[in-house]
This record gives sequence, structure tokens and C-alpha cells, in this order.
Amino acid sequence: MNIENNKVSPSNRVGNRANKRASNRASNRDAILVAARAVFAELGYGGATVRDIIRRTDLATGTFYNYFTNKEEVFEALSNETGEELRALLSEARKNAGNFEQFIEASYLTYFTYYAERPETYRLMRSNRGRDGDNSNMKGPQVTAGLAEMRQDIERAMKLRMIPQNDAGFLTATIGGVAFSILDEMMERNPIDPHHAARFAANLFMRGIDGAVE
Amino acid sequence: MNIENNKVSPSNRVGNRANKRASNRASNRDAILVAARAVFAELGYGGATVRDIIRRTDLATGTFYNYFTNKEEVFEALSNETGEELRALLSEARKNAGNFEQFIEASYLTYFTYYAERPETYRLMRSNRGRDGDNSNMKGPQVTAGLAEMRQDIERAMKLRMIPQNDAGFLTATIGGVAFSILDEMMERNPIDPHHAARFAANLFMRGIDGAVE
Amino acid sequence: MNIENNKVSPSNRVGNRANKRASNRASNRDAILVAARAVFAELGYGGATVRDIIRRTDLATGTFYNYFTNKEEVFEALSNETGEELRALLSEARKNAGNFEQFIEASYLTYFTYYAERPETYRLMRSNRGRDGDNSNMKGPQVTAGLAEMRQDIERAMKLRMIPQNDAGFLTATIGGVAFSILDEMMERNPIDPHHAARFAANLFMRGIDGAVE
Amino acid sequence: MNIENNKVSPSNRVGNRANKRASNRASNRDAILVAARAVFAELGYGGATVRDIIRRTDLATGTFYNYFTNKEEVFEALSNETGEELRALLSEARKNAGNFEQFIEASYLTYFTYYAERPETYRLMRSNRGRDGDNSNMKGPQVTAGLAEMRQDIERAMKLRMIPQNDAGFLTATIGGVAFSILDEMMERNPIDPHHAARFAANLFMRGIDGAVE
DNA sequence: CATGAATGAGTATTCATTCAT
DNA sequence: CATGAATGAATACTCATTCAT
Repeated sequence: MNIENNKVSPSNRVGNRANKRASNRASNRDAILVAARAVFAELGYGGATVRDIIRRTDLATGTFYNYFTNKEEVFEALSNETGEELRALLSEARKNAGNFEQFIEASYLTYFTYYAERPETYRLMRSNRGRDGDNSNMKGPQVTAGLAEMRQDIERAMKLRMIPQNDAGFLTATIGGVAFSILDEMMERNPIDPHHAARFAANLFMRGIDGAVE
Repeated sequence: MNIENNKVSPSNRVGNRANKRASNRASNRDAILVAARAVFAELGYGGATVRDIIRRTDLATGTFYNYFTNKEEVFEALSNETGEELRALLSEARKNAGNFEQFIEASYLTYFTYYAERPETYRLMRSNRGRDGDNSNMKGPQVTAGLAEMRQDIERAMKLRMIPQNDAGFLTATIGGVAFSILDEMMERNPIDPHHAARFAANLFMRGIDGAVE
Repeated sequence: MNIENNKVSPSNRVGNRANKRASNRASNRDAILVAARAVFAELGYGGATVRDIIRRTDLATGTFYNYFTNKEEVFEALSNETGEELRALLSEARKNAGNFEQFIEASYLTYFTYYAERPETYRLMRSNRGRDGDNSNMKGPQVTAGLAEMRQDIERAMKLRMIPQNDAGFLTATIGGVAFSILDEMMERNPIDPHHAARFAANLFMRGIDGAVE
Repeated sequence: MNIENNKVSPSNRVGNRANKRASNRASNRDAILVAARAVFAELGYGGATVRDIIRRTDLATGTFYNYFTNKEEVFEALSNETGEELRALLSEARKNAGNFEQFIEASYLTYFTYYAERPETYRLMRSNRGRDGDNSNMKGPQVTAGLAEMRQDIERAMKLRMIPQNDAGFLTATIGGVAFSILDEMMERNPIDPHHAARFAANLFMRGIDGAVE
């Protein structure tokens, strides 16, 4: 028998299948999501197949289609999950911010901490960029939404004269770009230090390289 | 005639083949590259297939394999082409820079202008990020190389006290992140204005949001 | 309708599909084996393709891969089937042999009769010899195993002084070689006469050309 | 550049090509035969491709077709070469045989010695058996011809009462079968001893296991 | 005659998706 | 709802063969 071909003969599985079925019955959807997150993180969105996902599950092929219509849809669900968690955390962080700079630093810190604690989700998110055919927006809906909120915050801050008048679109883009690139750099370091990263990002954003003193 | 057995006898083809052979001989590789660029831009790297590429060509399937061994290799060739052009332009731009700020602005301007003038190449480059399995480095070799050079420039500038001592890794990442995000934002605007984008990016990088005045 | 785009909508197929599924479910593997035997017999192992096999079936391409992973594997299954049948028959025949000569003749007779009754299997077996890359052992595992058993029998007979001391390796090889060559000659005759062939082979082996009297 | 893809760029070859061309001009056919023998021995007939053959040569693809029309034809040429050499040696050996038994032993000795001295040719010959589609005669034309001659010799011997009347077809087949199987066994031994093999084969053929005393 | 780029039919294999049970 | 065998379009890649040079 082949090592790679880790099919389990049907009869072997019957025993634990019964249990699994009972316990999962309400949560097959979750089982699929968990498997999918791992698979996307490992293989990337493009490289992953629906078969890879269900293989990591005790479920049958067809069952997948009772919950999702295709790979895209699972990915979306996963993204939304992340997006909602992140959005909630971010809006929580904002509440406690006294001024714009604190608001920015808190946002970065929340964002960096979130992924520092969830490396698999980090890899999942990375596997998003450049999805087949979805070239128009490489960021995924939840990122787009998050940045839209950010833009409103920035425009409000400008209106309230908390920060100088400026190109809000570019500023928003910059926040996102800095967040992505610093995140990538941070995740490759050891130890991973979200506080350092957040301070750097916020300082740089607020004062440029002069402010980003170590 | 039988549909399944639709072999075409060699002699049937001679007429138009003669021309094709003569005219393409030296430029089939180019024809493939041109087609590949368009296909990648349209479908993304992951979504594109070798068949898609040759279909956009009047070459036969096998001809593709006379020039490249797979999709990856065409992509690499395309990337290298872009990377080399860009590197040449950037090093040219640097020569004329009087100080660090001018160096940064010139770099951004060169980069933004390059893609502003080559929208298809821009879309091609975007389709790079997140290549299957190549999760470890989403940026492609030429971007990595470009950033490595940039990092050396930054470290040199820090050593010469042209800029404050700082976290060179984060600074380099930031330059890249800002470049990507501003580029994306710029390309969606109409008209596309590389000068504005470069000034914004350079100002922000040098002085933070205070400096990034419109 | 377009020839290239001849997708059949699923619903079109339901009618005859239902039957096929029900009737074949347990026997698709068999259907493939039957087809494979015929194809190998006709085209030889090297000349046969997986497509040839499934084409002889009313199954879909992919179905083949639900049962076997490639051509090699079907062939092995077929060979083992033959090998096991033959081994069983041979060991049965041996039991009834009173002395070494009877043992040899019974073996030959069993062997010749087996193929005389299964001409297609005979052609299948012939298509084995000289499999690509498997140059080291042209005989296939089951033949090798059969000859190994035979060798033990010979060595035992020599130890018991039932036959003269001799080069057991050469003797075993000879039994195989005589079996093959006489089988080939026998199968080309009409009528096919396994008894005559077995008597000839056994006599020759026991007494040389003097013994092999007609 | 790829290690596996050991194409040599055209310009690199120009130098030695000129020489090669001059020296080979009359013997390209031979160069192909030499390469083909090695390739068939290594990959087996089925596994070898025309490309494999010419790749082992300094010649261009198309040149192959100036000398042979396909793989089959080279193989045939190679076989005939061997067949003719062998036939010549055998008829030489026969001349010196005083009686039938000496004739048989001399034949075996010649045959075994021939392959003992040409292991590559031996492997080539083995790669013959079971050629695609050529199931009807697994032995190749030269073997068939050799055996036909042998059959005439046997029939003549029977007519002259040098040996008992018998089934000439079976006897001839037996000679071939014993030759093949003893050859295979002999080639796996170390040292390879054609004299021992020939004596064994001849004795066995003449007197059966009683005669085949060590 | 030699060359080697071009050809395109052919092969193995994968995988999303359906559907009878 | 769950199952998983069946499906067949689609893909990457090979290779014998042709033919303009």
C-alpha cells in the first residue's frame, strides 16, 4: 500500500465514524472550516483542492456540498470569520484611544497581535492575495471593508483638524500597506514582537523616518 | 469522415505553415511571452494554464515546450524581464539624487511611472503575489532582490548619519509596503498621476502624515 | 451543435446511468479486469494504454482510477489471479504424484492444460515477458515464485536420491524453459493437445531425446 | 538552466561538430546503431524512444529518418546483425562436429559464448521478447530463422537414423527453450561459464536428467 | 544529406461535482 | 442529511514525424 495514498479502507473507519458522526452532526460545517483553514495555510488557496479539504475530515465528498458550493465559498467564510473578529477587536481598541495617534497605534497593535497569536490564520490570509481571476481586488472583502472604515476615521480626523488635510485615499492605502509589510517582516522575526512593530508603524506613519526612532 | 479520427494529413497543412515557420522562427519565444503576459494579467498566475497561453498564439502545443518547460518558467522569464528593466531604471534614477530624500522620491517616481506606463505588466505583477506553494516569499525574486538593494542603501545612509539610526528591516519593509499600496491606489485613479503619488509616498516616508501635505 | 463543446448536461444522462450504476456497482473492478485482459492479450503490455482498457468498458475515464492507480497495477492484479489459480492447481496435481517423474509430468500437464483452456490468458502471459524497465526479471513475480517452489522440490528430490545430484539452478531453469517453449509450440498446433505436450516434456526432461519417443 | 535538460546550446557544439560530421559522414548509420543498442539494453525496447537514441548521438533528430523509418526498423537491423553473426558462428561450429551430440553441444557453446562476451547484446535481445503488438512471434526474425535451420538439421538427423524418430517441432522448441533459460541462468552467475552451461544443456537434451550429471 | 524547430495527436492523471442509495 | 462511486472535462506534457533551410 502506498504511504501517500492514505485512504482508509471503509471498514476500518466504521467504528469511530459512528461517534464522530454523532458529535459532529451539528458541526460538520465547522469541521470543514477547520480543515479548510489548515489546508489553505499549507497549500495556498490556488494549490488547495476541495478533496484536500474533505480528506482532512471524516466526512464524505458529497457532504462538502451540503454546506458550501465550492472552494471559493469556504474561503470567503473563513475570511469573514477573521474579518469579523478583527473588526470587533479593532473597534474595541479604538474606543480606548484618546487621540488620533493613539488610535493608529492601537489599531496596529491589535492587528499585529491578532496574527501573532494565530500564525495559521496569518498564512491563510497570505494565501489570499492574488486569488485566481479575482485580480480586481486582491485584498478580500473583509480587508476592503476594514480599510473603508479606516478611511472614514481618517476623513473624520481631518475634518476635526486633528490631522492635516491630505489625500485620504493615499493615507488609507498607506496604513494598509504599512500594516501588511510590517506584519510580514514581524512574522519572520524571533521573537515576534507586536508591540515593537506597532510602535514602529505608528511612529513612522505619524512622523516619518524621523519619528520612527528605535 | 470520422470525428474521432480527425488526423490531418501533413500535406494539407503545407500552405500556411510555410509562412508561419519563416516569420516566427526567431520570435516564437517572444510570441509566447507576449501571450503569457496577457493571460497572466487576465486570469492571474494560478488561473492561467499553459493551454491558455498557447491558445492565444498560433503555435502548436508542443512548441511551448521548446522554449519553456512549464508555466512557472514563463512567469519567471516575464518577471525577470520586468525586474531587470526596473532595476536599470532605478539605478539610473539614484545616480541623479543629491540626498537621501531625493533618492527616495526618485525611486518611488521611477517605480510608479514604470507601471503607469505598462498597465498590463502591472496586472501581471499583481498576479504574482501568492503563487501556489511559494507561500514563503510572496514577492518574487526580483522584488526581493530590489528590496535587498534598498536595504543596503538604507543601512549605508544610517551609517553616514544621513538619516536617524533605526530598524533597517522595518524601514525597508515599509518602503516596499508603501510602494505597493500607493501603486494600487494610484492605478485606480483617473488620471493616473505618478508624480503626485511619488511626492506623497516620499513625503510620508520622510516626515509622516505631517509631511504628506497635499 | 458545436463539436468541441459537446458537454452533455447531467440530466440527459440519467436514464441509462441509473441502470449502469446499479448493475455495475459491485463489478466495475471486474469489468476493468476483463477488459484489461483482452487488451493486454491483443496489444501486449507495452502497447496497451489505460485508455484502451476503459474504452473497452462503458465506464468513464476517472472510474479506472477508483480501482487501480495505473496500468501496472491492473496487470499485476491479472497476473496474481493467474498465478494463484495455477499455483493451486499445481499443488493439487503434485499431491497425487507417486514419484518424481509423475510429479514432473503432472506439473507439465497442469500447466499446459491451464493455458490450453484459456487462450486469452496465454496471450496475456506472453505479453508480460519483457516489460519496460523490468528487464532484470522478465518472468513476472508469480512465475518466479512458481519456479522457486519447483527448485525446492528438485533439491528435495536430489537430497532423497530420487534423482541424480546435479546443478539445481540449471535444472530448474530447464524446466521453465521447456515449459515455455513447448507451450508456445503447442498453442500453435491444431488440435491443441496438452497430454501429448506434457508427455513429451516430461520424457525429454527425464531421459533426453532418447526418452522423448513419440 | 536545468541540470536534467542537458541540451547543449548550438554554438557550443559547432567546433567538435565539424569534426564529427567529417568522420561520421559515412557512418552515421553505425552511430545510430551503436546508440540504439545501448538504449535498448538500458531502457528495453518498449521504454526506448527515438529521441533517446538520437540524444546519445551527435546527430540531429531528422537525420535518424534518413537511415531508418522508425524504432522498429533500427531494432530489426540490430537483430539482424546479431542474427547474422550468430548464424555464421554456428555454421562454423557445426562443420567441426563429428556426430549429433557434438553438433548440439557445439551449438550451445557457441550460443552461450556469444552472449557471455557481449552482455549488452544479451540485454538487447532480452528487451526484444514481448514487443508491442508483435505478439505473434516473440522471438524476432533471426531467432525464428535460426530455429528453422535447427529444425532442418534435426529432421535430417532423424532421417539418417542418427537420433530416434520424434516430434521435430517439439524438439526444436525444446532446444530453443533450453538455450534461453540456461542462458538467463548462466548470465546471472559469477563467473559466467559457457562451457559448463553448454555441457549441461547438451547432456540434458541428449540424455535427460540422468545424463546431465555435473 | 544534415539540421532542429514546429507540429499536434495522444497519454496519464486529477478533480469538481452529481446523485442513487 | 450523509455517503462515496461515478463521471468526464480539463491539464500538463511527450514524442514520432515533417520539412524549410
